[in-house]
Amino acid sequence: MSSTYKDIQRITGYSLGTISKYFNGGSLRAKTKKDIEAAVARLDYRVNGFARGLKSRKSMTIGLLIPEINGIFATTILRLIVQFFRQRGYSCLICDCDSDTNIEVESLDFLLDKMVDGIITIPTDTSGKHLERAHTRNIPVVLVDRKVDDFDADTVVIDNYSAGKTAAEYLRDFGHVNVAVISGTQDVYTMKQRCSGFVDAFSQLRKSTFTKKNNVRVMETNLTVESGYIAAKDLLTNDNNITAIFCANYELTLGTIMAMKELGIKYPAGTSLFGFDNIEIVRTLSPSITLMAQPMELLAQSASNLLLERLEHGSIFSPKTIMLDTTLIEGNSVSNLFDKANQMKDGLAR
Amino acid sequence: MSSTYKDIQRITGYSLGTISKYFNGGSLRAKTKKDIEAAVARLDYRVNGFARGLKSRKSMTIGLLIPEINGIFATTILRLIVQFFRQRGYSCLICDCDSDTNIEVESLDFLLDKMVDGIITIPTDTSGKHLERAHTRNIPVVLVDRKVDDFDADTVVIDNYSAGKTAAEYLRDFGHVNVAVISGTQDVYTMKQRCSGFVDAFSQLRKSTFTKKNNVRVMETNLTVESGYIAAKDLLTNDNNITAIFCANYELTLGTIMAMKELGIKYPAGTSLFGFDNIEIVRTLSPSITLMAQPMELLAQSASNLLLERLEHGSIFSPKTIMLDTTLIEGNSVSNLFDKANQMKDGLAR
DNA sequence: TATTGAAAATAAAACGTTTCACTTTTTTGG
DNA sequence: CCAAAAAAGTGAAACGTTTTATTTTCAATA
Repeated sequence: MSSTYKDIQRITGYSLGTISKYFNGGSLRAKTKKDIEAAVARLDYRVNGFARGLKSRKSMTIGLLIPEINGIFATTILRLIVQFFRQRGYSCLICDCDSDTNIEVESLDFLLDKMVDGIITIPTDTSGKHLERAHTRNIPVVLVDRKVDDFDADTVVIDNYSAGKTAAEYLRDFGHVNVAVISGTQDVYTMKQRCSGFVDAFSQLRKSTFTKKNNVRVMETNLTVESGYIAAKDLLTNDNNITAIFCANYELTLGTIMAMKELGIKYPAGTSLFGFDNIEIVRTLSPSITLMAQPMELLAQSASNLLLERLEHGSIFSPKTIMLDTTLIEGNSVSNLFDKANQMKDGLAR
Repeated sequence: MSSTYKDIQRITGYSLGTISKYFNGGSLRAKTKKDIEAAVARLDYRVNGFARGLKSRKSMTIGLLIPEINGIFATTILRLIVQFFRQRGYSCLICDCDSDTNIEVESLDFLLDKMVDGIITIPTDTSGKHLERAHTRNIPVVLVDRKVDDFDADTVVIDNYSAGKTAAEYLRDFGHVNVAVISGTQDVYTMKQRCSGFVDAFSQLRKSTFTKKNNVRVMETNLTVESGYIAAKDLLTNDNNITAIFCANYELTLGTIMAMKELGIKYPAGTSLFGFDNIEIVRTLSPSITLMAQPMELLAQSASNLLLERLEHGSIFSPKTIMLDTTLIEGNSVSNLFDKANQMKDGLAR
């Protein structure tokens, strides 16, 4: 059906070894190259990846395993990683597991069966035990965005706890006392960290004056725009004391913005808003949003480089964890309650 | 390194053929099965996909090739297709080409090299010539969402022209005369069709009274939330005659909604809004949005079934095109200009 | 208890590459 | 122009499965 080295051999007369060299960058006489090239073109020949993989045990392919293909964060990182590896001759296999740990295991096996040379994953399962299967097969794994409990590998995360803390301190310094967090569920590593940082910073300051759990109202929901929208609407409709909302990721931020706009609650005048993730649309809105920005490029690049090192040097060094800092980007979505003028304007707007 | 049939043979004593049968559903004695099963468990054995693929020329893998991994439409379809094939024992290889025709060709070759058994694609290149490479290798291709000019294959599209027309007629019937479309660029099949349908319906009715190009102001931009937002803001700020906006896909609809909310322009009172795609967040907003909904499940299912048929029966029938209807979902985002009361309310709101 | 036919198991030949030890050809420099 | 070294090319043996024709085993029947 499709042509093989033998067909090229028949046409050119060169041996299989020589032809193999041609496809693997060995040094050949110019004429030889040209002859083979011609045959390849004539036959519309393509190397059989199965045969090649069977012998070489290399696929020049990286496996990417993420929870949801619909999340902006994951797909943004994904694209950068794909680009990085494309430039270095690798292709990428993308799997999403629908945030389902069973499918996650399945997908990991799929990637291993495809003989990927390495794996970069945003893990769904918090234990991470399934990843052992990769190490058993000597396939390096790099974790991005989330740490796991029972598996040791190169990891790139941001300092989520500090990010939450910074947000809290910022709001506190502007006089906010009754605040709420709209967050994903606490079994997601990043959400737990961000919430803890935020709540801790608040409770440390004024333990006595607050009554609510941890002094901060924390709403947990799914990581979708809609969930954020619904949570924010609920919050803003039923809790009149809240002066500021901290949203723990992009989707929740966007949902909250939509809810506020719909309820006619202006930020910062009505309720202050502190967001997360510097994604295009949020960056474009006005008034601009104050938020914690993640270094997406750096995240992708760090993860890619870590994996590349493993691919090139194997396990000669023990697993590294890189923790990247977030950046506070100040917009105009948080009002200063200490500022008299601001307070009056606030009062009028209500 | 990793174990093979030979290892299983050493442990169990059965021949390679028998072991092969075990993994491919041949009939075996109960004891034999149990013996092999035990060995497999003990060795943590996994079938080598390369060796298997080399012989069987099947990978049980479907290739999915889409323009952007960030677009909701594509990823929604994608997930449904992945799910469909997972249930039938196939895995999926996902490639996005960043809406770049060069990368599209590259990615197609990648999929072919991975010996996918079939391909489902939302094509980027409008010619579609690159897809010939698949047919040369006898790999069936199914096109979704967009037709191409120079390649004949099973295709599933929605009736985009009618969708545009229906939207136009709806607005027209409500008395809207000065309308605008926010659309992607016309080189995208769906955008061209939707715009044409919309514009044609309008111009047919009242050729003489309109002065603008095609009687409808068409704004072309990128298919992102931000682009829609910017275009809508521009439109609403600079063109006071417009009474209604038709957005040609989800991202543009969302961007437009955000722009309107930001400018304090309420729909339907201020400007009417006609959207596209019944995605969660849009469905959740209030007032509810009037829009054309695509049958996402049916699209995915039709495409999957078409491919499955090809996989099972080869090219025994000539390429089919399935054209699916869209549904008008009526919300409260379009005002009836013929309705006196409505007009008054409209007037007050301004 | 033979006999028979179906069911189960086997052995060996692919599949299309890469690799490695080897031979042949070309280049280099005295 | 020759010897030696370097470069280019060769041939055969893997890699781990599936497949096919063949042999063995097993039960059921006469």
